[in-house]
Parts: sequence; structure tokens; C-alpha cells
Amino acid sequence: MADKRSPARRPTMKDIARRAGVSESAVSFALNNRPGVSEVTRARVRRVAEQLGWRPSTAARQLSGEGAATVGFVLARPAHTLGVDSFFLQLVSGIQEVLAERHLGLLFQVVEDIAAECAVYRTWWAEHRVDGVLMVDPRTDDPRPALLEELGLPAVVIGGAPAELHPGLSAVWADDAGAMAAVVGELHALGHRRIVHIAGLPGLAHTQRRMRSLRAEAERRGLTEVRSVTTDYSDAEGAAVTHRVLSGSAAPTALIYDNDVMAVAGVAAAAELGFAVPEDVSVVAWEDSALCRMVKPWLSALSRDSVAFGRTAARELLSRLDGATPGTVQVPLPELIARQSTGPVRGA
Amino acid sequence: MADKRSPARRPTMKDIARRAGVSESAVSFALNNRPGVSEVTRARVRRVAEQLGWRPSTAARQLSGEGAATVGFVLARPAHTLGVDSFFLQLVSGIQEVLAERHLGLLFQVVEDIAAECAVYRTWWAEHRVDGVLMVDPRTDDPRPALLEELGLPAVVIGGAPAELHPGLSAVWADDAGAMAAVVGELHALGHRRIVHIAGLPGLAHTQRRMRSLRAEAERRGLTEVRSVTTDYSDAEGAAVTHRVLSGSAAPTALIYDNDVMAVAGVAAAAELGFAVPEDVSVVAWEDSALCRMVKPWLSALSRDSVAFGRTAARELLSRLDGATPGTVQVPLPELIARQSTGPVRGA
DNA sequence: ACCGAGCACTAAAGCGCTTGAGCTAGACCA
DNA sequence: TGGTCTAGCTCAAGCGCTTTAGTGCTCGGT
Repeated sequence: MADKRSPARRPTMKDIARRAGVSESAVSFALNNRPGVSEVTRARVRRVAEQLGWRPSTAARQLSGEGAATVGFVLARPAHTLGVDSFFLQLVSGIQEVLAERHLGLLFQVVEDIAAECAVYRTWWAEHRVDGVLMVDPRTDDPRPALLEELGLPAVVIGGAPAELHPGLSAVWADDAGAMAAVVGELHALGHRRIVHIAGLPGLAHTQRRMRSLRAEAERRGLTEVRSVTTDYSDAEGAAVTHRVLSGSAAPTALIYDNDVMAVAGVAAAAELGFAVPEDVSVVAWEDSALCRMVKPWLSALSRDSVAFGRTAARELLSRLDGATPGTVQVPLPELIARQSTGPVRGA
Repeated sequence: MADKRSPARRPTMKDIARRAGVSESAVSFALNNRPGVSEVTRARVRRVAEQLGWRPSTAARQLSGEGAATVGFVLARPAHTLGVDSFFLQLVSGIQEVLAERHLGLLFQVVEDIAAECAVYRTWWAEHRVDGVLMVDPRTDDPRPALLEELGLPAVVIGGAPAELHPGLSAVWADDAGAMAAVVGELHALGHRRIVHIAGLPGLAHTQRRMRSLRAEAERRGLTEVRSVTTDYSDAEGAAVTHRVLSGSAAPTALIYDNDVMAVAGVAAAAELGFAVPEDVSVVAWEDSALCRMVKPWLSALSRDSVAFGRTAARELLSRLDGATPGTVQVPLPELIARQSTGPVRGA
């Protein structure tokens, strides 16, 4: 019936109104569950709309005051740095699951650095492109929260601890400090006294949280030969740092890597130096993925559900869009999966 | 209610018109480089606009006939399958580089399967959300091209060979057949006669191209013990298939994996069976990434520039949006990087 | 029988932008 | 001198939707 050849025209509310024999306003009321039309009319309009395959034009909606039905997600990372990584795709996948329920789109942007990210936020805001944003990789001394607040863009900081947070922003985070404490506890129990934490980028908030927690935990347990070394997360630096620390005089007996990529590279580097894992040195990867089961020995790793993380963040943003006040929600503590790369210290 | 602080109002063309002392139309002409205003007025309007930090409202633009200033990208892949993968992020990064020049946004969606992907296209079309789409993972017997054409959505098929293509669509592709021929040639030269190709999903067009090419090349060279086995790309299947083929009677001396993840898993599986790489069996990974240098021995791999691939695809879409007729562009042949996992067949 | 209330629905304005149709003043031509 | 162009603007309509302010009706109360 409403079938047309190639250049199919999108049906509008006017078409529905005509076919249903009512005014456009009535159609609007009917379709948006607003009072003002009888149930029978509402049903008829609904039927016609469905039959025509009508969907609201987001542009028109937006122009008349509704939102853009879109949220934004920026990944600030130089193109050549985008390496092997399952976290973001999984995160995004979880985000989408939730957004899809409300027919919200996700505007995704990869940029080089934080400055560019800020520019994107400004543009999105000025162009009315998004109703809110999800921000990742919060840093110490981060310009983004202030900007987002200035623009009045509802935002959820993924991975931001509440303490570090701007008051107007929501946060979804994991308790890195607690997880680090658990890992150290585990290693300590296995007899390890000399531990090196091969951390990620020093500027990231969660890197700082982990480093602080490591220091605190070491102090609490009276461990003096425990320290963190920051890196850029790359396999190259992971290997290099591993090489360096294992070559030193009192080599550590346990290594905690801030991601799986460095852990894998580190194991290879250790092997080259003649260190057996876990006999000579135990290895823990922060972030579990297929990678950890692709090398021998299988890596013990801190595992969390990235998809669920994304879902949680999206839900928080949704409730912000619905007018809720900024909140902070914590996702479950990452779980330490003990595989083959951790063991008692030699001679213990 | 939402934070109603002082939500800086976005300036509109009306504001510019008032400040510049001209009509809105004049502003429009000036800002869009249309004739109808003098150069001095144009400059003045431009200055005011910049000063006010004005950016066009995409919604309004779209309503008055311009496009949505957005292109879509759907990834059909079950959430739990999103594994270690650098390809898509790199591809997207390349796409963005090009889109950003024109201030186009990228609407990104992860869905479970092709049916859901089709639904997304329909929705985007009906909601006027995108001006065009980039489609990945073309299959044999794929419903998407026909749908996109029916909807009149300009589209670029990433990885689609022209022969298999719907006439109305553009394609950007790599010559898988040529690459496969090159790999087989290389292995043949090293003395290999028994080769197994551990392929990806059988439904994908490029899987078929590779398998066809392998058969053809084997025939041409008179190799009878050469075959393909399809998988789901996972490390698990990669390992399982490797185990199976190496356990057979006349074990192959060379394995070609359709991705890096399976190659890595395969090497581990081979090691468990006591096969040394490359002494007992050579391994080639189709798709290079950090992964290939994270295992020992380093994997020989087919390398291509995914970021450039994305750029090329985006550029083709852009020219479609500018009215160009559908075209097919081929990206450079992947290059075989010989590392440590390939070598002459034992005894040759 | 009259009034006001309530319901179902319509008319019209407005969101920010583009665009074709005027309109005006000066330049040019005869 | 009048007529025709044209450059440079302005006007107003219209894109598809929401929303406010009506407009008729019916109905209950007195």
C-alpha cells in the first residue's frame, strides 16, 4: 500500500494525520502518550503510524526542544597507540545495550589528545549534537570535568573516584585501591616481599589510586622493597621496564602489570633473562582478556566485567538525563583469577 | 530538575544577524559562502559569528534539507565475542580523521547480528539520523546491500570485492586473492607442500575469496595437500583446529591463520604437541598487530595499514555524499612481514 | 433552562536554518 | 530621460515536530 519505488520518502506525522483523519497535534499527543486524545483515536493513530513505518525525525524533535537523542563518547588516544585492546569495545557494547532500549544513538569520536577532546565537547554542545557524554580516562588535574560543567552537559566519568570528582558530575568506578590491596595481600601470603608494580600512564587518576594504595599497603605490611614504575601501557615499555627491574641487584619476585599487554610482553622479557614464571617471578595482569590465556603460562589476572561496566555507566547517564542529581556508583571489585603465573616465592 | 545554573545559551543566526545589522538570510549566505552578500559584509558576519562562538545547529540544518552531518557504522558482533582486536578501533580512527575535516559525526552501534544491523539501518533511515553508512564484514548472500540500496542510503562496503557487489554501492577492498597467492608462493618456495589454511567465518566474503585463491594457487602449483578449515576466529577454535590438523597422519608443515589471535593460540597448541615453530611447522598470521611481536617466536604476518584503510573508506563515502557515482577502490596489497615463525621445511 | 466543567480535538506559533521570491538603489545603455 | 540589469539585501515560507491557546461538545448540577 504505502509502497514506493526507489526514492522511498520518509513518512511524517502529516501523513499519519491525513490517513487517520485527525490533526497533526492529535497525532503528536497520541504517539507521545500525552493526554488529549481518546484511547480509540490513540490506538488508531498508533496503528497507522506503525503501518507506515513512521519514526520520529530526531532533527525535528530536537528543534522543538527535545534532546538530540544521542550521547557522546570520546576516546583520546593517538591513532598509532590504538593497540590490542578489548576493554573499550566491550565497554561500548555495554553502553549500547542500555542506550538502545531508549533509542538513543552513540556519537563516537577518536581524537589525538585531551585538548582535542575538549574541542569536541564544545562543538557537540554548540551544534546541539548530544544530550550528554561519557568520559573515560579521568586524569589528575583534568580540564574536562570543569568544561563539561560549564557547558551544562550531563556527564558520567567512567573510572573517576568520587573524591576526585567535580560536584556536578556523576561517576562510575571500580575500587582500584581495594583491588590493589587484595593483590598485594595475595602475593604477600605467597611469601613475596619484593614487588614491582608496572603501572600505566602516571597522569591517569586510577594509576594514582593504584600507586597510592600499593604504597599504603606495603607500609601497613612493613614491606620496604615495593614500588611502582609508570609506563605508557605499551608492550614495548612493559618489556623494557621488566628487563630493567629484573636486571637489578635485588630483583623483585612478583610483578603487577597495569594491563594485560604489558604483562604478556613482560613474561617474554623475563624469559629472555632466564627468569621462569612463576618459579622465579610471579606475574599478575590487571585486566583480564583472551590474551591472558594465549600465552604460557596462563596469566593470573584481575578480571572485571567490562560490558557490565558500560551498562552501569550508561544507566547512570540515562538517569541524569531524566533529571536525577549526579551520583556515584561503584561496580563490583575486580576479581583476582589465579592461573599459572603466580606461585609461592622460591624457597618459601 | 537538571542543573539549571547559567546554562550559556547557544547563539543562533538571529543573534549574529542582530549584532551584524543584517538579515538572517544575509548571515546564512555569508556563512555558507553563497553569493548574495558583499565581501565586506561577509567578513563582518564571519567575525561576529566567530566572536559569538556560533556553530550551526545540525538539527536545524537537517530539517531544512541538508544532511544529518553524520555517517553510521554498525558492528554486528555478539558482545562476548568482542575480543582482543585492534583492527576496528584503528579502522574507526582512520575514518574519523577524514570525517573530522568535514565536521561529520560518526554514529556507532554494536549489535548482536546482521538482522539487528538491518533494523538499525532502517531506524537510522527513518529517523534521518545519517547521511550514509560504512558497512563491514560483507558476506556471501548478504541482505544488507539490497536493503541499503532500497533505502537509498549511500554506503561503502568495507572489504567487499567489486564482483560480488550490488551496483549501487561503493566498495573499498584489499586483494585477498593476490595476498593469498603471495603467501602460498612464499611458503612453496621454502619447500612447503602440505599447507593448512585456518580460515575465519565461512560466511564472510573475504574468507571465501581467500579459500578460493588458496585452492586455485594449489592447483596451479600442483599441490594436492593443501586445504582450508573454517573457524569462528576465536583463540579457542584456533587452538582446537591446530591440535586436530597437527595430530593427523601427514601433518602440514605450514599453517596460515586468518587472524593474529588464532595464530598465537595455534603456536601455543603446536608447542603442546611438541611441534617447534618454525622448525617443524611454519606459521603465518593474516593481520599484523602488537600481538605478533608479543609471543616467541615472533609471528610472520600479513600487514596492512588499517588506519589508512579507514581513511580510504571514509573518503569514498564522502565523495558519494558529494554526488559521485559508486566506485570501487582497492587498498594496497597487504605485505608479508617475515619474522621468526616461517622457515624452510625441515630437510629441504 | 442555564452555567461551568471537562473532554476530544484543532489551529497556529515556534525551534534554527535554507532558499526562492521580492525589493531597492545605483550602473549602464540607448 | 527612461528603461533594464544586477549586486546586495530582506521577506517569508517551509522542513517535522511539540506545545499553548483555543473551539466546540456533552454532561452534570441546580
